[in-house]
Amino acid sequence: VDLFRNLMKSAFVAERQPCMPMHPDRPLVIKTGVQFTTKVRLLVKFPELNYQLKIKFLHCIVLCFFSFSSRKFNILGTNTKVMNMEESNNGSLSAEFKHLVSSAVTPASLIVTEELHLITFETEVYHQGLKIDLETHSLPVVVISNICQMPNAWASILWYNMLTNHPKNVNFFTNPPVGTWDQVAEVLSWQFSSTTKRGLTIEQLTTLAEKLLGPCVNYSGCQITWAKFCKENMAGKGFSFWVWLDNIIDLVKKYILALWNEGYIMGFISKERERAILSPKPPGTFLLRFSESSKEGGITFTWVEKDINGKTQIQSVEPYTKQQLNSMSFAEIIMGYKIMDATNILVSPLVYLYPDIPKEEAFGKYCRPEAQPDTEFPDPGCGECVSGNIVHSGLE
Amino acid sequence: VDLFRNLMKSAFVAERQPCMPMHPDRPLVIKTGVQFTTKVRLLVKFPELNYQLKIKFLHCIVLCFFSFSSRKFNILGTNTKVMNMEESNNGSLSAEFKHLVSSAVTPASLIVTEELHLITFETEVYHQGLKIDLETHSLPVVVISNICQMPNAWASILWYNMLTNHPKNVNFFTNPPVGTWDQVAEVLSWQFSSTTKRGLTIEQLTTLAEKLLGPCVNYSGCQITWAKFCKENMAGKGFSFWVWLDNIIDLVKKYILALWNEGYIMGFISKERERAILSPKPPGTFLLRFSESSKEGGITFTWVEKDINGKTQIQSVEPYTKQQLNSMSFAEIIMGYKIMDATNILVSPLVYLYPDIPKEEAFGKYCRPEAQPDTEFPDPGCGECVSGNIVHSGLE
DNA sequence: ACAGTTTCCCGTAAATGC
DNA sequence: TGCATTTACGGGAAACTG
Repeated sequence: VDLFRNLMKSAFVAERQPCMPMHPDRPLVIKTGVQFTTKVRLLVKFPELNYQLKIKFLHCIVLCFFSFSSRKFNILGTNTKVMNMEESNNGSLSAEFKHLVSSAVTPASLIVTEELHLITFETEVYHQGLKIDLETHSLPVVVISNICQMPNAWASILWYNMLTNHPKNVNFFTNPPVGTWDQVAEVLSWQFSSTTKRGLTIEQLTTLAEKLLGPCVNYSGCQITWAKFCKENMAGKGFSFWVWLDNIIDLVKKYILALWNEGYIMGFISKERERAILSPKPPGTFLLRFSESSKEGGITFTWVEKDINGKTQIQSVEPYTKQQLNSMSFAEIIMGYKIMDATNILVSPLVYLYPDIPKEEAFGKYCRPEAQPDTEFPDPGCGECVSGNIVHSGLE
Repeated sequence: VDLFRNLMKSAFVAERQPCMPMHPDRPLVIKTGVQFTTKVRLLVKFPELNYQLKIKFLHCIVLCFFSFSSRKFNILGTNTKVMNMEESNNGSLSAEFKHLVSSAVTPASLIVTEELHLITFETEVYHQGLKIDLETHSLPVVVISNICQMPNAWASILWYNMLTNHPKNVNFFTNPPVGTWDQVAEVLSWQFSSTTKRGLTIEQLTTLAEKLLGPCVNYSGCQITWAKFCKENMAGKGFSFWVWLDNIIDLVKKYILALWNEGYIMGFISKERERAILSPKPPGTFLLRFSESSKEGGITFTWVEKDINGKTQIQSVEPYTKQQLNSMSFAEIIMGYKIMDATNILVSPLVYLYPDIPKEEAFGKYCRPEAQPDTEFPDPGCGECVSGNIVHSGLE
């Protein structure tokens, strides 16, 4: 009987991490007023019990509530669910909750994105006259009230799951442990590989390691504190390492996903290394790099050119922001970018994507065909390159 | 006694039009899930009654509910209010309601932006053993569920109040009356003058009249149907006159308010008249005009130039959209706009704002000072004019 | 005063209803 | 099926609150 009880207890698990459907890549972060889904399951392994359990569980009730930590939450919508059989699995049950509404009760001791909460599920099983109370819970979740808290909330989830297997250590952030660079590197690369077709290369990771830890021969084994990762501003900057990186991840996903997937974006490269690899290249060779100074995520290109004296120069353009990429794609910006050369002629300084891919080959397919102005007047030159908008003769 | 009763009845009025605080310019339109405020007042004129009424009314209760028409609404939050004295007035009472939540009950016979609803207020007055029931109501309101319904909802409010003084004709739109151009013109000009520092000129109104009514010598007295104003698409366009105009009003308020207030935007002018007034002007003379083809509101400029043969040409640029004006102000676009001339030199075709205001004088003060790139390399020409972004030497 | 946090609500997109 | 209407929720801004 005790064996059975223990078997059942270990079989009642919160299967999926609670998740907002619009943020499948960022489970365990929940926003007040936004729907989320969560699920518990009974993993029954004895075929001979199946039918019996099926019957019994048809009307079992699972209660779900928020508890722990310094706040209390109300759930709008039902917080009890009848366990239903899943066709594909033994005794699986799902409970879907909508409209979590937070009711802040006690002041928190930690900042809100470091407060961890558990969603607890309870049920009762009756078997051969025996009543068994079962309880299980989700991994710790972070509850936010505005999406602008998502980056820090997600950082908390990453740090927790990177450094502990403990299922319910809600006080983790009262004294968060350090991580090694090897652990952090894996997590950072995963942030890209899980949402795009490409993770981070060794070169990219080394650039990031240098940002976090300063110059060093071998970063393996170096320790990174939670504060360094997410809480302290970077030297001379008004934002933390993670906030900077997360805005770049957002930029990549929303504006330059195709180029990133192709591997056209070197992205993370120090200015020194950039100069070193570009200098020996022919003029017109360029690479794409993320802005280091913009909190909001920006991308720029850097190219080689020869000045009037024939000396090699490395040039770059002021980074493009999400705002600018809203009205023109980055591929189109690259293809259309022109500067005035020494003889006052407009030329494109971008010819070969590093190491030697012709610009048209790499970016041509990501440009819309040029708009054909409905004109009765000859096109007055490359007006569209200059203004972004096409000139035509009074027809609008 | 009957005199007193009638006096009281006429003194109990819904003073202000219900309004969403974020839309003070558009009262009588209410969005589900968005707070609105509304107020009733007792206009008591007898000084000798004041004190008595003060006492009596301190605990009067005003009930507020939605009714009429084909729907029913619930109010989240209290729908009863104790009448409180206002210091500055006799017996004034305010009731503030939050979070109107619509519960669609019966299917509507009209489209939602033409359904008119009344907010009804009730109270009871006891005076010298006499009980008097008082009732009053707001003007008809339109209830919307998404802000994208605001233009049509506001058009309904305008048409109703332009054409009737009836306080509660909720069936107005089952057979909406026609308006005259004179009435419509006044309302249209008021849409600008009430939210900016400038209404519409006779010339601008005449252009609008022509859009609504076609070419005509004198529009005064011409009739405009509700359908023409707001329901039918304009000839060859996928949107109604009002939707087009309301998007322009929005463009003006959010993106080019200062230029509008200065009177720099001619805005509404036919292509024929534009050609007629620009042709005799020196090359480089330009004017600013709203897009006629864009539903979302766009603005363009048209200028005079001489072609290679010395013939006068009228040119214009593809209209700028709100999207584009997000990343650069229109004044900056005008100041920075350049095209390639016949000899392959970049020049600005914009010199004098019609009739003869130098461009710099009109728009210079609305441009941010040019960003100073942190450069150690000479500026490679007017790179910033070409790309919008500034070139510098690898410093980012 | 002020910084962390929540609320408000537009505007786009998706879902729903009819 | 297509169109009208509502719901969902990110994101910027304002309001709140200790």
